[in-house]
This record gives sequence, structure tokens and C-alpha cells, in this order.
Amino acid sequence: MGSDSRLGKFDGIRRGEDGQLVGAPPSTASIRDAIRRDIIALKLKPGTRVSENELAARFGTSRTPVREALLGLVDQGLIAVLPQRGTYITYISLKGVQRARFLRLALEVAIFRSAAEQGLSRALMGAAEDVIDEQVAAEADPERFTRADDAFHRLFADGIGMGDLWTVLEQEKAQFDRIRFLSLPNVTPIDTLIGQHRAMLEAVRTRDPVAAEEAVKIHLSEVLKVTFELAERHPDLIIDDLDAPQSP
Amino acid sequence: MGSDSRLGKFDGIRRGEDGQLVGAPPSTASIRDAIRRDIIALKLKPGTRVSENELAARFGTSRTPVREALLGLVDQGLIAVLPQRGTYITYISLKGVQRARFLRLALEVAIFRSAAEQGLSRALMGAAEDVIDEQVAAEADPERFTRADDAFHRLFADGIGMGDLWTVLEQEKAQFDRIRFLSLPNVTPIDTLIGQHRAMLEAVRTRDPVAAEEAVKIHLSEVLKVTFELAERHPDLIIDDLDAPQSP
DNA sequence: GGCCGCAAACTTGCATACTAGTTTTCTACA
DNA sequence: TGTAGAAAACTAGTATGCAAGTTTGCGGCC
Repeated sequence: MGSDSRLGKFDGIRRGEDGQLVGAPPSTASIRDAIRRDIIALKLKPGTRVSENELAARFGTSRTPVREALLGLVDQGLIAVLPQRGTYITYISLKGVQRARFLRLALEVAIFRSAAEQGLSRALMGAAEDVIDEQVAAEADPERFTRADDAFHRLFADGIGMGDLWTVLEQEKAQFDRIRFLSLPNVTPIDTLIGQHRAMLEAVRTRDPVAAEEAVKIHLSEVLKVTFELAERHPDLIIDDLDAPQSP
Repeated sequence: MGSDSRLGKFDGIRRGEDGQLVGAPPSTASIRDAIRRDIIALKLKPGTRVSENELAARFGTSRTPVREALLGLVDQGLIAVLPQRGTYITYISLKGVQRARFLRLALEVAIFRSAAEQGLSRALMGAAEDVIDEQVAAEADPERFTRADDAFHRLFADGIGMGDLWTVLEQEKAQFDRIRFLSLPNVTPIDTLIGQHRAMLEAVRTRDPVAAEEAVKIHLSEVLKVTFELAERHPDLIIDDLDAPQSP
């Protein structure tokens, strides 16, 4: 039920040379995705207050579609609405990140074990190798690498006929992604990640569920290791204990 | 990010003796929960068209809060909105159920393994036994048993400090719950379920992760076994292949 | 200078009005 | 009677206006 699975009539906001809107105005879904991207990319920093009116003006619509878009982001824990007070970008919650990580670990362990047990088609294995090649090529471009990273994981979900599951994860992964966005250019050596991907792929190839599980666990534990370093480095973005609604 | 975690100012719709609304009108969240309950309890049958206007009248509000409530249910895959054509209760999708089951299995395996590894407090173990007693007492009342069933599972998520995770699951569990609502009074002997719960609890008590995992798998496989029987018995409620938006 | 208090300028929540599109129904004509 | 076509009655999407509450800032007073 990812925000993204259904519809993408408009990928971005189409504007003319004068900066004014052109063509059909963006609808709820595209507004939500646009705001979501801004939050994950930390263009909208935690604690920032966003105004429905302001966003409506920015997207050239009325408050209604903006409100509906924000509602979806509330469910994803990316924003908090305080009635009559304001709408705020939530801080990155360590608790939330840990929860997302637990969920993702549980899910990916199940996916890779299943993939290793039932085996994957030759075509999918080839695709996985291609994606790893892409990751190597994208070593210097964090954003491009992130896409290839997601693609790699999604591939195995597809492989066992549970492709939609990954889109489910997307929602909870939102918290996560902000951390990842912070950490990618800084801390984790991309070589390490690619090596771990290779290990995961190899375990599936040799049909070894136990090795697959182990590889996934190692891979995902990498991210949490980084989390705490970042918490110290960015105390302004991360909140420690309580998880969601807080004003600045 | 369950619909339910935040707020429950109004449990139902408060009405006076004349049937008119009394007190504060229900807000978005309570409307969403009310509709959600009706869908899961199959009071709103798959394929039914629901009208925003009609719902607004029923809740004594304008279309706006109803729309916002429906939007959340779209994300949960319980309704599908066809622009300018109508809003429909989705059919129970076998694919969706299988997906939800995979997710739940993965998550609960992780939870119970974790619980068995790190052990649970004496208080929690006691609470778990109490809940099982409640299940025994509720044997004749499916709805009451369902609540006790959920409580049991949620308890262990709480036990490992991942209580919020269960509310995450709620969302995906929606599809699931419709099946469960169908199957409880009919097919699965409640004795069996309670026995499985006892086995899960025992595995945690003896700190045996492997046994815990096995017990969870057996327990949850029970539900899918029932699914296919129900698919044959209720072809009007269940759709086989494609998963979400379809008009009657 | 510092503080109290009121008013103006915000905020979101909700209701209403209007638009564009689809379905249905009813009428007119053969 | 049967069919074609237009009009009326729906649908959801969006814009706008109003209500209720919070914050902010200014003015007067001590």
C-alpha cells in the first residue's frame, strides 16, 4: 500500500519558464510524494513547521489536496499535526528507527530464506548481478547507489512472488531512509555494502537458507551501527526517547 | 502507525434518544475506525458501493472528514476509490491475504524468537497466562476470543520493547482480519488455537528459540489452511488473482 | 525598563459550493 | 415496441469560506 504503488500521473511539478504551473495541477498523490521526498532528503528539516497555506501556494492548489497529502504522511510518521497549532516535521526517532530496523530485518530474513529455499530463476539471478554492477558504478553517487540498493532488495521480494511486500515496507522505511540519507556519504564504506550484497546473492545461489539469513543479518546490522554515531553527530535532527509528536 | 494507536476520544457515535447526534461530532479518526470495523465485521460487504454523501449523513458531518477517513482506508487496502465513479469495498484478495500472512509470520517469528532468547519478565509471563485463561473463558464468543487472541500476540511484542510494532501490523492485518472474522465461528476449533498458544508460551518460558519459531509457524499456518476452504465457500467475497481495485 | 492584557494574525478542522466526469433515466422518434 | 439521444441525477475532486483555538506582538500601565 505504498504511496507509490498506485499512480504516478505526474512525476514532479510541471512548471513553465516563468515558474508558474503548467498543465493539470498536481493531485493529492503527487503532492504527498513530493513532500515525502523533501522530508527524506532533509530539505525539510525535523522540527520545521510547514503551513498548509504555504504548501498550497507552492503547489498552486488549494489547501484541500495538501491536507489529504499530509494526512498520509502523518501515518508514515514523517509529520505531526498539532490541531490549531501547526504541522511539524517530526524528528528522527531512535525508537522508530529501531522499530523499522526490526521490521525490516524480520522481513528480509524471511524473504532471503525463502528465496534460498525455493531458488530463483536464472533471469532474476542475472538481474541481481546487473544491479550489483550498477552499485559498483554508482559508488561515487550516493543517491544513485541508494536506488540500486533498494532495487537489489526489492528484486528478491519479487523473486518469491511477494513484490508488493516491499512497497509495504517502504512506508515503515521512511524513518529509516532519513538516517540512510544522512549516513551514506559519510560513514559506511560502500565497498562493504556491495560485498555484503554479493554474499547474500551467493547464499541464494547455493540454496543455503542459513547462510542467507546470516548474510542479511550482517548487512542490516551495519545500518544500526551507524545510527548511534549519527545520533551523536546530529542531535538537532534526532530525538532519543519519545517517538513522535513534538514541537520545536 | 495503526489507526488505533492515537486517540480514542469517541468509541462510537454518541446519539440522543431521538437518534440525533449529541456532543462533539466524531472526527476523522473515529469515523475511520468505525468504517474499518464495519468492513472487517463484513457489515459492509466486498463490492458494496459506499457514498461519501451517504456516510457523511450517517455520521452527521460533512463530506470532508469522511473523505479523509476513507483515504486512510485506501492505504489499508480496504476500499478502492474510482474517481468520479464511486467508492467500493474491496474484495478479499487471496494474494493480499497471503502477503499479510507472510508479513505476520516473519514478524511474529522474529518476535517470539527474540522473546525466547532474552526471556520475559515474570509479570509478563503471568499476564500471558491470564490472557490464555480469558481465551478459554471466551470459547463460545468469537468476537471476545478474537480480542483475547490479539492481546496474547501483542503481549509478546510489548515484552521485547517493540509494542508499537504490533500496531504497524494492524494495518496490514486488515485483509487478514476479514478472513479471520469469517473463519472463527466456522472452521477452526478454538481448542486447537489455545493449545498452540500454550505451546508458544511454553517455548518462551523454557527459553527455546527454535521451539518458539516452530510453534509460531504451526499456529499461523492454521489460518491459511482455512483460507482456501473459505475461498470456495464464499466466492462472492473473495477474489482470486488480482488484488485491489475492482468494481462490481 | 519591565510586565500585564488585549487584539490582531496566524494555525488547523469542518462545512459548503462548485466543477468535471460518469451513469442512469426518460423522452422523442421511427 | 425498440432504439437513440439528450437531460437529469448521481459520482469524486477541488476551491473557498467560516469557526475555534493558539501564538504573537503591540500598547498601555506600573
